Amino acid sequence: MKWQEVGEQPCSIARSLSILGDRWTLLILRNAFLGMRRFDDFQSSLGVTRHVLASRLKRLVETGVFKKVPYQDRQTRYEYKLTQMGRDLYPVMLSLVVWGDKWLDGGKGAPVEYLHH
Amino acid sequence: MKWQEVGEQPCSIARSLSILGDRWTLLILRNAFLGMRRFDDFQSSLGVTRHVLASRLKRLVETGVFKKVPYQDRQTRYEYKLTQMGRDLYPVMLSLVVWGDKWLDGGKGAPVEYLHH
DNA sequence: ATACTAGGTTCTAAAAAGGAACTCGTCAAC
DNA sequence: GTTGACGAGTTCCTTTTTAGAACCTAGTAT
Repeated sequence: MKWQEVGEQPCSIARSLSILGDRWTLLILRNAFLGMRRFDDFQSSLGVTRHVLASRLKRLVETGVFKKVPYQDRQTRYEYKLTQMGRDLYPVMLSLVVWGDKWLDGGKGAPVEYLHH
Repeated sequence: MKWQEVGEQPCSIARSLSILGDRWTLLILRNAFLGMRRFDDFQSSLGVTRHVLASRLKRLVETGVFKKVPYQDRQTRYEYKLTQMGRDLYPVMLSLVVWGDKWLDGGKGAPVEYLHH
């Protein structure tokens, strides 16, 4: 089976992962939860290639996790904002933080620690 | 930045995703939560290639999410069982089910629905 | 005129995934 | 005692994805 067909399965986890399960996608969303909105900010903070980032953002907009909102009048520039669907991923982020904290910490605290307040 | 370097970041989400964030990994874990333990069962139920499956299982054993347990004496055969570290991923599974149910359902119920009791 | 900015697209090379066949050791059947 | 099946992989080859860098485009500031 190809990865592309995973989303067609009658399973909520499979369908979720067909949107979220590619490399970088959940890290992009982590940064969105931390307030990030612009292409170049995502790119430079994550170090992901521009090509991959463009492709991930396109899919996340298509599926409704992000919406593209213009933030300039003179020149059309967009920023990527979480929709309600996107904000509803908060528990996913949280559960990943909690698990990583417990099992992978290695002694050093994590900058996104404050995601769980 | 390469995906392999993601795990070195001082962020619990990044470290979690360096283990869980590859294609198929969370689907393998979903099946493990449903009681699955053997190589060929994972392979045929998911449709993932044997090559990819072997590589994912190897990493999950190395990181401590699964442990390999012999289940036959005469011939050495192993099955993959969740460790405590693996069982602690339950909230991650749960949050993915809940999100998928809410936003991606498409009207049909999901077989793994009973993961959230 | 020139350079800078934001948000991409295009190009090539390297890495990973898809698919099928093959190995290896044990066992049961013929 | 050769044949065939089972379980858990490994190997080989082709197709997709990713990494990395350069390039494009429209508006803005110098």
